[in-house]
Amino acid sequence: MAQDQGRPSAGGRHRRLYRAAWRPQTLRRADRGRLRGRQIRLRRARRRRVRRAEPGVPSQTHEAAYRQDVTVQRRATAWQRETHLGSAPTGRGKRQQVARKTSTRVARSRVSAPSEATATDIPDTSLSKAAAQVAKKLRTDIRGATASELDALDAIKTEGNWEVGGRIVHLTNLHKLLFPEDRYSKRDLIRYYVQVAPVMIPYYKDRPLSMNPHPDGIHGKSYWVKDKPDYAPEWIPTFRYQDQKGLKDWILIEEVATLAWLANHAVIDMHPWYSRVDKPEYPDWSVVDLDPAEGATFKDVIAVAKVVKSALDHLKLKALLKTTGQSGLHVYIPVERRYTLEESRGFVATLAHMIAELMPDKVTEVWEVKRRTGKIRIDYTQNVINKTLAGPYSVRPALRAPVSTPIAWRELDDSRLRPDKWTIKTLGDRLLEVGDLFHDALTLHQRLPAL
DNA sequence: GGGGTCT
DNA sequence: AGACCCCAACGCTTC
DNA sequence: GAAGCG
Ligand SMILES: [Mn+2]
Ligand SMILES: [Mn+2]
Repeated sequence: MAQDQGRPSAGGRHRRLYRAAWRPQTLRRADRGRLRGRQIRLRRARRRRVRRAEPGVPSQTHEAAYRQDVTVQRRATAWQRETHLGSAPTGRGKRQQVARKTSTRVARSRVSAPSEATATDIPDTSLSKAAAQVAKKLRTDIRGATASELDALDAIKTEGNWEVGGRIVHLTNLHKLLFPEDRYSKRDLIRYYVQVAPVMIPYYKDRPLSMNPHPDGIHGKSYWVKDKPDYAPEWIPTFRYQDQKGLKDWILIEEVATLAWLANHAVIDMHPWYSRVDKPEYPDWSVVDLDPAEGATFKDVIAVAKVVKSALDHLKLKALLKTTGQSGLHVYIPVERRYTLEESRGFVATLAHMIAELMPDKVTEVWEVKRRTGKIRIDYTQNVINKTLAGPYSVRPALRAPVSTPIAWRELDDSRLRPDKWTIKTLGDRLLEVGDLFHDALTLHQRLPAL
């Protein structure tokens, strides 16, 4: 809700690194004229490359390093060259490391081996049972909280150490109502995440996480965190990456205990990157973010989503659909990791533009929120490094504690569909009914056709 | 959640 | 000791 | 360069 953005930023340091322009090449002449007018111009950025510390060996910290992208013709200013070499503009110690510093491996100790999730360990809730079913079908060994662990969670008064998945997580303020109208506490949020973990984690594994804590609940101020805080447990693995400001260690969700720590930290929604740590500039998801403006109805969103679907059908692209828990819908196109984020964004931009021309009464390409009234924006600008959407099975900071829930395309015809149809209370039954409808997001590797 | 400062 | 304040992002788009 | 946006 209220976001702590708009903080004064350090003046001239944010100058563009971007020069070379990319344009869709095969547009009709009329479209080209319009595109010029709309300034849909996509820039090829200078990119930072990353390598794993030791290929094939899971490491605590992955190392990102700048590398000159010699394929891009550009004139660099002195300032840009300086920035490229990583002169860190900030004062904190970690930020001053040179980008090419070698990575460190930290032993990840467990207090005990996580127990095998045997049938008797699985809590007798629809969510835990459904998650276990799905995980079994997927043959993943990611497990959720056991029955005894959930009992122990309920036994903690308001603060205490909780052993889950072989880790100790210090939980605090468990009674704090993050969703006051629904009377859902932080304990309820934790209980959801540690149960859905086996279904959810495959979509977050190896994807750097942006966090948006809501310490005062859904009506309070939230703030963004990308760098793993110093007070976070050492056993939470991270991915080290250099952005324009400096080196940061992004949290990676690999196990149930990390979800417990995040939820305790009032991180309500989880925002994973569209790319994975071993190839961070090459996303495996292109996302189409349908954002209704004030005055647009969910029916309108559905109508636009159907057109997106038929466009993708014509292009022979399979895509996955999910509710956002707020008012729009998210479409994920699983792609082969051969396109840069610029190319991914360019594809979605062109798609958005074509659909906007097809249904100008429903779709707007306007940037300013105030001028979008009554229409849907197909937000292609999401396809950027470091920019994220709430991922599948993420809770959203809204009334009822809605969950971003995968749905089948044909469910768009169900008049009972609502953007907040599934919540932390009902997702278990939903999963028991339909299973995990987002599977293909991890297994398909499609090529994007030229538009 | 943590650090600093003021009362 | 407690009250209070501040901080914890970033990259593209548009004017 | 600065404000808008997510
Ligand atoms: Mn959206
Ligand atoms: Mn959006």
